[in-house]
Amino acid sequence: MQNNNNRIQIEVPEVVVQRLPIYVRVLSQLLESNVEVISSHQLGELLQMTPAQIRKDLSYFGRFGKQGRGYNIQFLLDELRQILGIDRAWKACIVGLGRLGRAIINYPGFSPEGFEIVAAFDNDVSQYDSQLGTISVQAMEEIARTVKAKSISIGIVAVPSNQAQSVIDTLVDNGITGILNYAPIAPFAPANVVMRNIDPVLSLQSMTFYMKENEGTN
Amino acid sequence: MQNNNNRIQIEVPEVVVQRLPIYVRVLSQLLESNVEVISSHQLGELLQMTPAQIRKDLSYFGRFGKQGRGYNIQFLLDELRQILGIDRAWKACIVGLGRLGRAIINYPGFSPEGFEIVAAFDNDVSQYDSQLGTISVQAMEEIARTVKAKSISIGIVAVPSNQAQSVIDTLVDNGITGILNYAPIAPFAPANVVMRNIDPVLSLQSMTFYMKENEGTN
DNA sequence: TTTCTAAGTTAAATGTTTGTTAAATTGCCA
DNA sequence: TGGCAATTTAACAAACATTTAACTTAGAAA
Repeated sequence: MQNNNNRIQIEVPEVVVQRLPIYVRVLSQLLESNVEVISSHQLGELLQMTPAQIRKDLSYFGRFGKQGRGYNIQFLLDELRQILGIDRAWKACIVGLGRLGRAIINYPGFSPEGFEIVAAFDNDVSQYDSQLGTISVQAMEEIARTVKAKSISIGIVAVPSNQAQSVIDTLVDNGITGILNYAPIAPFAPANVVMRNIDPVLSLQSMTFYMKENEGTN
Repeated sequence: MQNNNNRIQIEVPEVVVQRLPIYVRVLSQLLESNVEVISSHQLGELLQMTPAQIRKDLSYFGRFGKQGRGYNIQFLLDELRQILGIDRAWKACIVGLGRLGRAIINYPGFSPEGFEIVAAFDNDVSQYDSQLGTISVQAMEEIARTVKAKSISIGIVAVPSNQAQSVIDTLVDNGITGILNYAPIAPFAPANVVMRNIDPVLSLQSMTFYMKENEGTN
């Protein structure tokens, strides 16, 4: 029963997709250190995972290695970047310019990776300079127009919890298909929208589950 | 073959542990809205997951519901908080007081959940006020002493990537057993240390995988 | 060549989610 | 009040997904 002809691409598990960016990051570092080739075994060592998993993950997308030798890092990187869609720039807007929002705008890690924040929205425009860095701050009502005009596809949500869902709805209504949500809520979005939550409190709360046992080992 | 006597607690899957804080959050909100009882079905509706999963997750830890009725929210909340170890306060320190570090210190979401940042460290103490909010900024060399003196168990890492691993090592050497890492690296820590990474770029990079297909649906 | 290494692939083991059944609780109606 | 129907958990079982291990084959080096 032979890979049903043509058009059926075997579904890639979401966990696998989430590991690809980690591979990209480590491979980039290796490349900067002038390493040219790496084996699944060495990579597994670096990332604390089994070589089998790395090979399996990559095999969902093609054959990138050379048997007896390993993976050419530059080649694998190019392929992975293309697979992930990070071989080009993505435009994002941010909603909410409180402390958190401003910290996000100023975070220098996005643009080197091709994620550019090109618009910023807030309820209370007067509160801030109309200019924040190189980005102008606009009223929420401008979302529809600006998202279209600048063909923005990613929305970053940094408003208070009680406003977050309605902001998400607005973004979705205006054609945003990816949302990075920093509000501590369980957000809802239609299935064709990709949601990612950044929520340090949840991380801490699942952390302490494992810590409480070792307590008293003073 | 009967649950091997006494001391073997059935291992709880990590995914399950990571979902518990989400339950806690939603249940808290419901309680504030004066809802007293909820069924797995209703809760599943709210969280976009199957009732079966919720019941299974909870059943790892005990019997919290009443058949024919559902879960008493206050009771379930108390139990979950205890299970997660968030029924008490946890002390954390932060290392790195650049833009990101200062944003984290000022983030108002931690302390209501019982996570208190009680110390802050940076290489360049002179750069900042010796006082940052209510916390005094100390030199890195003080980590050992302060962590012990204040019995801090969680470390938050907000230093540049190239320093992150060595900071993590230092924290671990001084008895920190939980690390919330904001540096975009693949960090290493011994198995008895719980690591959580906050890395919005990784989130975005796995997001675009799903977005690149729908492009051109202008 | 021959030997060795390491990817790619298949299969087994493990882990996770979902569906099903039985038992418990509640509320309603006679 | 008593009994019946509806609801819902808990437990068990089955289906599904993911990870790991084992095997096969290609390529590199000697």
